[in-house]
Amino acid sequence: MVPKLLLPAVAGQRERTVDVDSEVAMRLRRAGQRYSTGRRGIVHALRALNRPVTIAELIDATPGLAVSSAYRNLAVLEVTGVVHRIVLGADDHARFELAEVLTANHHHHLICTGCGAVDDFTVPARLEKALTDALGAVASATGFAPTDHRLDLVGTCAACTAS
Amino acid sequence: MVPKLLLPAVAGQRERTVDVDSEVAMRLRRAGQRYSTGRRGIVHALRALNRPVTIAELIDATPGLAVSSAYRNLAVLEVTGVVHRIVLGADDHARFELAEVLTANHHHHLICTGCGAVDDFTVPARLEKALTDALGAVASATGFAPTDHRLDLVGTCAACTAS
DNA sequence: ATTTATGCAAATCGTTTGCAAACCT
DNA sequence: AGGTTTGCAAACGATTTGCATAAAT
Repeated sequence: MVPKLLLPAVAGQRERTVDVDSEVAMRLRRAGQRYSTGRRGIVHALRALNRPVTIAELIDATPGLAVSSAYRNLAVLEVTGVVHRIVLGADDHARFELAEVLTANHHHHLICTGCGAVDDFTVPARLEKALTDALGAVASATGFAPTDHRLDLVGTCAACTAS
Repeated sequence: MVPKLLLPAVAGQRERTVDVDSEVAMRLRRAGQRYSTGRRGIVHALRALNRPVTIAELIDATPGLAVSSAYRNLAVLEVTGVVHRIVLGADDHARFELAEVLTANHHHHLICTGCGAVDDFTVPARLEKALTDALGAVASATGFAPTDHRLDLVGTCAACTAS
């Protein structure tokens, strides 16, 4: 089997942007939900920001988005598999990004303990596979059924190291 | 520049329980803090529970621990490197456990999306090393200075799979 | 004796919810 | 029309803080 092509986190997303909307629409429709203007705004904002953002960041990157709608819609988008919620860093605050099924971009996170910023990175396919295998072994040994794994790097980003 | 070394994988965990108290006392003293009865209670509870617990769990596992003291002391214990805060799962809620420097036990987490339970596991030393190396490479390429990594498995635990 | 930690109750702040209006199909 | 989504403001809850007392050195 040919390993999925490895792309830098930023580039992996570009070629599918065209059909993201219809993919989202489909997923929502399947769940009896509508792809309303507000939801479209959220999805577009997430795509533009292209990194895990907090709800606060999302709200002021999305003109006219009410707080309650942000929460409600992110919840809907989460259960329909459109966005992915990640909870990172000591600064707590959940962050959201488009789900990997939409970006075709399996990645991990760099978490800066200095400023709380979160960025994406990828690891070599070989290691990714070794990880998956090892985790599968752990899982089957314990009766745990994995749906996903998370690999994050915690430390200080270049900017915070400088200061 | 060579990236800072990450923690090596270590298997044994039980042998250091005896001097945990003095180790904690030392770390607190170094920070100008006291190892009070309340803090001792928290550390002992964490050691007894031996898994990442929420503040609520900790409070009712520790008789006479006031809510505010729990928060304040966990904050102190966190910055002094005695406990480690982890934020996992969609159920949010931070969890705390004794820091790895005290348990000599580098491990990862199994997170059940069904019941929110969190458990520990370890991966083979070889994989742990491969991970560390790969992450070091990623880090030095981006100017990120890693202090730690996190590898978690997300899925459904045996109990939740059954139901 | 002086400094630090504790408990309680009040204040905070992110998140959730009730409800009426706007929206979509 | 019939059901869904939205915005506002009120409600909620976990976390934090002020302050007077208790404990530690």
